Amino acid sequence: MNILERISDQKALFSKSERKVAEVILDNPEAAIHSSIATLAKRSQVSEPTVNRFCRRLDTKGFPDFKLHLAQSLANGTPFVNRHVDENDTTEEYTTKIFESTMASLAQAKQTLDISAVNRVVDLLTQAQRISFFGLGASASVAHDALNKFLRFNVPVVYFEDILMQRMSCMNCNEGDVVVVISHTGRTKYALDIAHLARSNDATVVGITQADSPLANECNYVLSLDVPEDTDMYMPMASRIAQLTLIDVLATGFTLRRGNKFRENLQRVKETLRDSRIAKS
Amino acid sequence: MNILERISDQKALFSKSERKVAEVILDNPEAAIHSSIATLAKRSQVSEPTVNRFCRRLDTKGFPDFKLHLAQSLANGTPFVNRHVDENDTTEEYTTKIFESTMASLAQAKQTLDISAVNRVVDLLTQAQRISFFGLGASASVAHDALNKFLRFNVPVVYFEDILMQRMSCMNCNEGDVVVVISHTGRTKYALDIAHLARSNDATVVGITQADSPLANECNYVLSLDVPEDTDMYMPMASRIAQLTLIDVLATGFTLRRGNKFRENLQRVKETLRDSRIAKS
DNA sequence: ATTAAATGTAGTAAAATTACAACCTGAATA
DNA sequence: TATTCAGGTTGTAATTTTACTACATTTAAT
Repeated sequence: MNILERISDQKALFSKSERKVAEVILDNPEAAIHSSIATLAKRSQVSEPTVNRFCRRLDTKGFPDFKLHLAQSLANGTPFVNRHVDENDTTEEYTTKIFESTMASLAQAKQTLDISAVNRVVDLLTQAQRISFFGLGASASVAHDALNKFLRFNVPVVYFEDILMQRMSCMNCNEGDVVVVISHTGRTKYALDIAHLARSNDATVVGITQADSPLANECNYVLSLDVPEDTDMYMPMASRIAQLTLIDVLATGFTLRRGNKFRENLQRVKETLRDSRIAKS
Repeated sequence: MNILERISDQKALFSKSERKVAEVILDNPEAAIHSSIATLAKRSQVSEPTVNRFCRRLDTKGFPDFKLHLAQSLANGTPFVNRHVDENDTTEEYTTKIFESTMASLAQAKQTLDISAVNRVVDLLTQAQRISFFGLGASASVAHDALNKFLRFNVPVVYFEDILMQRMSCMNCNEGDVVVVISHTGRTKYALDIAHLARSNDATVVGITQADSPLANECNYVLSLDVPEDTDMYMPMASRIAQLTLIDVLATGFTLRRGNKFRENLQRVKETLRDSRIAKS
């Protein structure tokens, strides 16, 4: 976690002198990383050991280590904080906030992603006779995207927007079918129905959803993405980006598992598209 | 610029001993930032002043300053080894690479995004009589997602997958119509057709595409996203995520521009969805 | 063989850390 | 109310670690 945030969070827990140090650092963190412990102590009007103790309280090894952490917090694009969009934000501000909180979500999603589950699902997909992607609402476009990716592979892929078509498709499942159900909350009734239906028809069901949700319990395999709360808007944003990135990971795993020859195939698919493009001058 | 990249770029310019230092650092940068100059010298089999000179050659003030720069390079979201997935990567490795290069792309996209263009487009959208989103192939799911977002607003929104339907829709455009055409390359013939058709029917055309591409030249407004080359796979990945994030930005801008009352409306849309969900226990 | 660049040695200066002493602060007791 | 004692907090001074500088030596290039 970002050390600057930690400093301002824990400010209440610091002692009086330590708080002085915190103020000075928060006031101008950029200057702090270029100061020695002596100058920082002087600026904070405390002794050097106090600064040192301040660093230790933040679980760093000492002053130099603290500076490293601080430098990382200040690194380009790293204020990576999930900040909420405010009503009075300028265009610049809300753009920055959205991009940064999206990045923060990806970072968190990656950390909490269960790699061995990914591995198992990739295994499953490579062995599937047919792969279906279903999602509703905001997750529909994720499923749509997955279709676009997996269509390039030599596997039958299914995707429907229409809930009735989805149901019909699930009725026709067999062993060897893999059905991927996407739902951020894991509480959408229709999505649950689909998952249940697919399972009763011997398909293997993979859920891209929240851990421990009703949908998760209905699936054979679950890939869960822990993402910080979505930004203040009333629609899913970051969570969906994380899902899409997960789709990228699955597609990549798929091609890697299939080996070299298979990738030549992909190259050909890409070349097919060339005819529909205007050549570069 | 990222100091790690600089090191590997300038490796040729270094002297023999300095190159040894470079190797050791590149081999394990994480370890380097936690080493003293002495241990790093020993590991590189050179003397301490050599390490110091190495740091100076990279325009840093000395070893501690160099470590700060290095730490920033390693900070969250500023990946170094990003980009290319390797054939022999483990699941853990390619997952990390994909997530990290996606984040890097977002960071870059954000930096190169023209905020005032965003601002103008948001203006445009808020005043539109009707908004259409069109994209083909990988960009179709982006358009699909945009539909999902803008449907929540009280504006007529149009989205078709079918190219003929897209054309027909464009034929029916009037002044006050805004058509958003999404294409990563900006060279897809169909997408150009659509843009042209829409313009000839008095619609205002916004392109989410590469700057200076044929599509960009066809549009009234262009939102371009500079994204580093896509990962080694033969399909668009990071570029599409950047586009989606841009859609988020536009949607957010839209709601902010519409003010408070409008957001209560969004709240109601969200509540409508509640009935289709299973309550939390 | 000469010169310039590269590298290392040893000493110096600076920075950070430690151990310890002085100082508050507040609770318990006279 | 004053006193004292424990707890934590802060500062001083000494110590250790770290980085840097000046200069000597080596290496390479002409």
